[in-house]
Amino acid sequence: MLISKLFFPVLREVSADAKLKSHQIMLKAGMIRQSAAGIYSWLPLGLKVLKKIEQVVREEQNNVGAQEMLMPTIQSADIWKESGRYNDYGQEMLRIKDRGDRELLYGPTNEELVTEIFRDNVKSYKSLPLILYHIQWKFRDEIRPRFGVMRCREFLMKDSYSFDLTKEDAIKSYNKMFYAYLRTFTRLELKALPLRASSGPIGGDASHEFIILADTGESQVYLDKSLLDIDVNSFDGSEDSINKMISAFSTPYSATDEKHSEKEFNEKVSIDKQLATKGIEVGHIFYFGNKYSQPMKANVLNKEGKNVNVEMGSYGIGVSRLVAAVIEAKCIDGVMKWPLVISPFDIAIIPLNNKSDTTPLDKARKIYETLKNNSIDAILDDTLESPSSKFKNFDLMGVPYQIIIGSKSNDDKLEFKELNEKTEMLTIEEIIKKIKKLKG
RNA sequence: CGGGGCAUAGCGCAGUCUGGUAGCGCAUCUGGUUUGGGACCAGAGGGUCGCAAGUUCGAAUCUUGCUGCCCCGACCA
Repeated sequence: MLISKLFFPVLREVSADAKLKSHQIMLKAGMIRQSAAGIYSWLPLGLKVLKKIEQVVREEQNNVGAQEMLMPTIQSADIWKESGRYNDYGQEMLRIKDRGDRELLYGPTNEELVTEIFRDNVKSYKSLPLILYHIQWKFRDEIRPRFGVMRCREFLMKDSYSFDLTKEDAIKSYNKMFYAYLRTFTRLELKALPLRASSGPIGGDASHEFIILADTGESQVYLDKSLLDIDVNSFDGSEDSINKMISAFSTPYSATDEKHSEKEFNEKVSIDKQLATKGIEVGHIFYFGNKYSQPMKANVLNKEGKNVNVEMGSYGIGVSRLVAAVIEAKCIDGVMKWPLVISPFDIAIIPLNNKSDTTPLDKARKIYETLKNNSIDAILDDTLESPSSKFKNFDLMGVPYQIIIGSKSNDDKLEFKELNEKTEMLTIEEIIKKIKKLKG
């Protein structure tokens, strides 16, 4: 992509209303624009990152055997009356009537709908276990949306639903999701912390929230630093390994503000291992048994030929929130550096040319073609802006690697820079090799 | 929902108290000089001052109503 062709409306100044670092960066870098309170349009750069995060989430869901589907944003009120949540959900649910005066709603979550689909189509224990998920826009009419896409009304969420015959099996499904979640966040280069949580309005009796650590997060968390050293990649997807992982994450002390006990913290964790920091909730998993299957009659026949309610769980990840969360975690001193897997581009080519000397740009175009032929997605700054202006824009865009074509680059070696690191002189072949390796 | 604030050019703001027909910075366009961390000079375009009614010779400015947005509190991916 050429920067002169990219719809990349940079803002130098943003309203004092944008308090959060991620909110400011997303506005400045032309990733999003607000269209109403808590409702945003995603511009090309923002959408590219959003889609890439979505893809990582998808791959990790598929990896544990969850199957993707897509349920609508608009749902009938009927099934919500069946589950009893039509009244419980209150003002947060956006209610709509169609021309026939039928009651509809913009889905804040999908337990009812997926349960309906399940009960109409699955009748035997032989079809279990089953995990279905979709990645869809949700709407929750928050009383006070704020902080950009961090807490908005319309948001993109990955939600999975598990169906099992027994509680024991349901916990296995729950554990698979636990594993998939930690892998997902690790691939996004985030330190995620699973915390035992109260399950709130979705209801049930086992639940964890996943908090990613960022200085500017909203929730206060207390933890044993040893949790940060656990290598997620040292576990595989086998039942045994997953159980080990869960116990590795469950044993050391960790708690959010509400559940924190200073006394217990001091007893269990030595002073040098104690860490009090901030976090952002990006995922939440629940096991809730037959909370929905019972009122909605989602039954299967078991081996004995008896009709039994299925055991269910639901598992959410705030995909659009993750975009902001990654920025909160990865943006340092106004310089954003995306993890390569979700960066809008793999590498930026920055020629420092001017009107009277376009040789750097000519050279950059050749490099751009070479990278393109090697399946590396580069962004080339083909404008005549001053160098400082170019660098500032790229600090916002956050592409992690740069090739700078200026006085330092020669015919052979190119000035290669990883953001927030020292530059090094590499040949184009070395750069291609390096990026390919990093991309995996 | 309770309490408070704001709405003026694409963006950020001043002007409102004390009424006289709108201004600054950035961005945009033209020309020229610049070019390793948000350059400079000269010129140009761009605004029904959120909407509606009222007061007045005259309203961005005063009054009333409405709408939108934001901030502080309880909820949430």
